Amino acid sequence: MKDVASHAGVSTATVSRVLNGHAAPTQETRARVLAAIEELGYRPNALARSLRTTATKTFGLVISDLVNPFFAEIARAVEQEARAHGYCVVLANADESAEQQTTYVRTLLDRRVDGLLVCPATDDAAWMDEVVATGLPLVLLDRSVPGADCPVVRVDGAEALADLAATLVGAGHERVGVIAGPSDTSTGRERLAQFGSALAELGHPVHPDHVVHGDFRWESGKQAAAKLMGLPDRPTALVAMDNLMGLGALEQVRELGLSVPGDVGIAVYDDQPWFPLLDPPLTVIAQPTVEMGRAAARCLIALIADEQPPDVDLTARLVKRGSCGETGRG
Amino acid sequence: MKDVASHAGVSTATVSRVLNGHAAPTQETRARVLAAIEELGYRPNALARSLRTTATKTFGLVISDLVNPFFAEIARAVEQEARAHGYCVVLANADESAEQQTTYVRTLLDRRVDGLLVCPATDDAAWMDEVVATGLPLVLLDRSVPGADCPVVRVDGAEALADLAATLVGAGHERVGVIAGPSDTSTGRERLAQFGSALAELGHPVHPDHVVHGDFRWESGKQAAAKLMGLPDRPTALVAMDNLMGLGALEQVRELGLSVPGDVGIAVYDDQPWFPLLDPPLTVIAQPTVEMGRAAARCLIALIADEQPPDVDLTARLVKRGSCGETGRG
DNA sequence: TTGTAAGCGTTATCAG
DNA sequence: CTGATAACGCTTACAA
Repeated sequence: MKDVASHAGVSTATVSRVLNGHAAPTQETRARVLAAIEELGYRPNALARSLRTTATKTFGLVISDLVNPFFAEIARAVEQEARAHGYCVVLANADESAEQQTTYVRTLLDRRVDGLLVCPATDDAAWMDEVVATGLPLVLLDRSVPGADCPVVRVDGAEALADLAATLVGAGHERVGVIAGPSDTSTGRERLAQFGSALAELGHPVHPDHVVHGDFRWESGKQAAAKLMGLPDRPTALVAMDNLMGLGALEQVRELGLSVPGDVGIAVYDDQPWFPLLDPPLTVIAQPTVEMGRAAARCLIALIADEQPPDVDLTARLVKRGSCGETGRG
Repeated sequence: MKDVASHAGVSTATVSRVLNGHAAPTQETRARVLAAIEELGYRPNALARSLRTTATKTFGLVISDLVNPFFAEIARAVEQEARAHGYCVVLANADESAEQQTTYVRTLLDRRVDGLLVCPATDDAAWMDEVVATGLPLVLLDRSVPGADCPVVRVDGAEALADLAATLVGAGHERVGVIAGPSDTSTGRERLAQFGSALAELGHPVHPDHVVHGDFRWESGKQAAAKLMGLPDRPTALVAMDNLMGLGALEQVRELGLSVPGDVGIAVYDDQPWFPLLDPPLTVIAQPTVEMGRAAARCLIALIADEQPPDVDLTARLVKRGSCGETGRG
C-alpha cells in the first residue's frame, strides 16, 4: 500500500479512501491511485483491514454433515444469499459430532466472523454459551436447542407427517415401523412425536417395539431396518426420518429380498432430485432447503444490522410416489 | 490480552509465549497465565496473529459445484485431512462458473490463505496468473488446465473406459451415444477421447452425431439424452461422463417411456452409495473421491513445507450393475 | 481535498 | 526467564 501511495504520489490515507469509495478524493487523484494499483497489481490485505474495522464480512456456517445432500443444498443456498449481500461463508463440517462442532465454533469465533449459522449436532448447548458471551449474532438452522434464545429457522413437518400417516392407514398398513432420529436432536424428537400422535389419532398407534433410533446416517438406517424387519410381528411399512437413514433402510429391505411396496412400504423424510429414479420412486416429505438457507442468511444479516428478526417457520409437504402402496391400495 | 497480562501480573509478551508453547516461561508463571486466561475467558484474535505471523493456518478450497455429490465427498476428505494437520478449510463454490471462480480465488488471496486447492471450472487460467504472482502454494484437483505448472491430483479413467467400451460391445451395443462434459475442461475432453478411441479400437467408432456436450449438470444431461434419443438412428446405449448428467439422462429416458437396459443401456462416470438402489442399478465408473481429497490436501501441505510433491494419479474402475444389459447379454 | 499519526491485537527482537 | 517496544497493513479522526 505504501508502494501504491508513493507510486501515485499520495499518502496511504488517500489510497485507502479510494479503495473504500470515499467521496473525498478528486477524480484526478482517484485515477492516479487506481492506475498505480493496477500497475503494481496491488491487493489489499483483508486481515489487516478486518483487524482495524473489526468486521470480516464473513459468516461461519457449521453444518451437521456435509455429505448429507440435504445439508449440502442448504449450504449452497446460504452461500448464495450471503454473497449477494457481500458476505463470504466459511463452511465447517461437524460430521454429526458435538465435540467437533464445539471445536469449529471456537475456531470461527477466533477468526472473528461477523455472524454464525449453526445446524446443531445435538441438544448439548455448551458451545452456545461461548458464542453468547461474545455477543456474536447467531442463527440456528434446521434444529433448535432447548434453552436457546436466538432466531431459529426451521421446518414444520406436522401437517406433512399427518398426511403421511393418513396415506399409510389409507393404504391398509396396520403396523408402521419408525426409524427415528437421535432423541437428543429437536428434529429427531419432533418428527417422531408428531408422526406418532397422527397415527394414534387414526387409531393405529405405533408399537413401542416398532420405533428404532438412528443417527441420521445411512448405516444406522440400515441396521434399524434389519432390526424392525426381523421382528416376529414385523411392520408393513417403514418410515425413516431423514434421507440417509431411508436409503439405508431401502438397501436393507432389498438385501432381505423384500419387494417395495409389495412386502413393505417405505417413506422417508427429505426429498432429493433423484428420488423419483429409485426403485421404487420414494414417497417423501419434502423440505424447502433453498428457502431455509436463504432465510437463515437473511436472518443473520438482519441480526447484524441490529434488527430483531423473528423465527422463520417453513412448511414441509408430502410427495406421494407410490412406495407405500398408496397408488395401488389407497 | 492486556487484561490477561495484568491479571496474571506479567507482560503481554509472556502471555504470548505461554499461548504459543514457548520453552521460556516457568511452570509457575505459565500456571498463573493459564488461570487468568481461563478466568477471563480470553480467546486470542486469529486475525491479529495472522497479520503478525503471515500465516493463517487456512486452506482455500474452490470447488466447481457443491451440490454435485462427487465434489461434496472430495470437500469432506480435504477438510478432514487438513484438520488432521492443523489447517482449517474455507470452502468456496464456483457453481461451474469461471467468473465466480476468479472472484473466489481473489477473495481467498485477499484473506491470505496459506494455500489454495482448486477444481478448475474451465481451461481459462487467467485466475492462475494472479495466484502464481503471489507465490501462493497451489494444487489443482480433478481437472487440470493447459499450461499450469503446479501439482495436479487427478484420476486416470482410461482403463475403466476401455473396460466399459468392451462391456458395451460385448453386450451387443452397436451404437453408443456419449453425453460428454464441456470441451473446455480437461475431464470433459479426456473422457470423451479415451472412450472414443477404446470403442474405435473395438471396431465400433462413435458416430459424430452421437456425441453431445453437456455442462456436467443434471439439466444438460437430460437435454442431451432427449436429443440423442430423438435421432432417427438412435443409440442403443448412452454413456454420461458425470453423475449429474447421467441422472438427467436416466430421467429423460424414463420420461420417454423407454426401459433400461431393454430399450437403451446407460452407464455413467462417478459412483454414489445409492446408485445400486436406482431403477435400474447403474453401471458406473467409480472414482476414489476420498483418496483424491486426502492426496490433494497432503500435496498442498508438502508444497507449503517447501517440498516438491509429484502429481498424483489415481485410477478409476468399472463397476458393472447391469444397466447396459451386460448381465443378460454380455 | 489531502496528509499525519494513532491504534486494531498479536508476535519477535532485544535488553535486562 | 521476563519486559519494553517495534512492527504487521490497514482505517480514521484530526489538522492543514
